[in-house]
Amino acid sequence: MISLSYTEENYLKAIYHLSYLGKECITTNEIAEMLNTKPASVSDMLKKLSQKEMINYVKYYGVEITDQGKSCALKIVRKHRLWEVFLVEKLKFNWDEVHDVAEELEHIQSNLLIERLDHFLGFPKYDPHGDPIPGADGLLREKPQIGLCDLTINDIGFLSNVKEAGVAFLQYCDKVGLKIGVKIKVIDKVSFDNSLEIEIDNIKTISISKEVSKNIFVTR
Amino acid sequence: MISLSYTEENYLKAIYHLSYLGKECITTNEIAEMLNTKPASVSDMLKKLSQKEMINYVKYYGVEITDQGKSCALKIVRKHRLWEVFLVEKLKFNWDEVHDVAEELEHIQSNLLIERLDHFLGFPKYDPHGDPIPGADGLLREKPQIGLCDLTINDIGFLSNVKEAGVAFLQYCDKVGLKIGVKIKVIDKVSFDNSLEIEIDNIKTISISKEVSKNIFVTR
DNA sequence: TAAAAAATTTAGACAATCCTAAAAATATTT
DNA sequence: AAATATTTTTAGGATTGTCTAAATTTTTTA
Ligand SMILES: [Mn+2]
Ligand SMILES: [Mn+2]
Ligand SMILES: [Mn+2]
Ligand SMILES: [Mn+2]
Repeated sequence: MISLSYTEENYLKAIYHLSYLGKECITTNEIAEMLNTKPASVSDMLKKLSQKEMINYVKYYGVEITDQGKSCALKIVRKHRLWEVFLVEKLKFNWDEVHDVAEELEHIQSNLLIERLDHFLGFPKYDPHGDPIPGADGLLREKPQIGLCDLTINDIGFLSNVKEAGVAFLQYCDKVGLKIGVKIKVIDKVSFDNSLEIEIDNIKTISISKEVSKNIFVTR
Repeated sequence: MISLSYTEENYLKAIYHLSYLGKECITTNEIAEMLNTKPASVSDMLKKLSQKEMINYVKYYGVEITDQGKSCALKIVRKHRLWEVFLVEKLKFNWDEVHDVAEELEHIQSNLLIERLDHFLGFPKYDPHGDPIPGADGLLREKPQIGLCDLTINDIGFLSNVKEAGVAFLQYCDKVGLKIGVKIKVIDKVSFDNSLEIEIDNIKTISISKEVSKNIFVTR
């Protein structure tokens, strides 16, 4: 088993997440931006991850994650999301408070720990933001979902996932009542700015911007 | 608040533990041995910890922990021991499996995390090895206890603390029935090798070496 | 108390990770 | 297609923490 340093794990996870949406090729600048670091540092790291066969790296062109790399990244994502569940379910953290702590906890090295944690939490399938938790087998099972911004008038869905982990966004969601599981009905769509008028749980109607709606996913 | 790196925290904690038994002055070699590193590396680190006023360091003489250093060390010890309780109580780790994982978990930076964990665990006072957990106020409350090796024939005590965290020792204790809380009666003391014959929970009688008895403490 | 031994520090290197500035390659304009 | 802009890499240096080997200081021994 090839071992990765704390920093290598963070880079690999970033590359995995950038790869996730089916992009064939990830660029140096994208990685630098995601990790708040400089492109020069990224170039250094890409050589190392390439040598460890976590990525295929072609100078000046870009980066592609390997199967081995994806498998390592998924283990880290598994740990991250299980810890997030722990923090919310057991320690009563709010969903906007968990990300930074999980960013550290995901690097703790112990298979026993993570499997016992999984058991203790009752083998959860999704994290507090609705993201799927990779299994111990290394597989990610996604549920079919659709962007709130892609619904049309009178469509109904149940909030299943938020795609933005920022504190500001999550606190905004809390404030207006957008939580995992709520029922959302599209009342109106303003073509001028693509904002939506939505009804939440048959109770209240609010207006949300396209910025917001494109980060929210629902199941139908 | 002065911040310490992961490595600085480990050094400071080692110095704290070496200081604990009232030693006025800790030596470079002792620290190196405890941390499995070389004296030269220790000398380097002592300069840094001294500059951060965690220790008083006199070249060629030795090291003394400052009040500030002790306070920082106690915060790390608090985290270490709370995580050990979590691993044993919630994740069903055996007491010989927790140390290395807690050694990593103790460095996670989040006050909210550790205070919520404390609450979640029901504000435990002792870790799985019977060591006292420093309070959020930074104070360590010890209970009076006595070394099993200092009991005399017919004395009775309740096992309250094991002073050795090694896997081999803890598994040995498990095997012979030495657990926190058991009642121990000294049946005989062999003056030749200072081994003890003890009765556990009025049920079984075993013989233990001085090596073992000096690592076991009881309350009377 | 002088020599030998042990403990400790310093000197010099190395690995990991980061940075800035300069160079090189690629992409976009005109 | 040449000039310009952007992206990416390399060069060189800083920081943290490690090590070995050599120098220095302290302690022990004879
Ligand atoms: Mn991380
Ligand atoms: Mn999440
Ligand atoms: Mn540690
Ligand atoms: Mn312990």
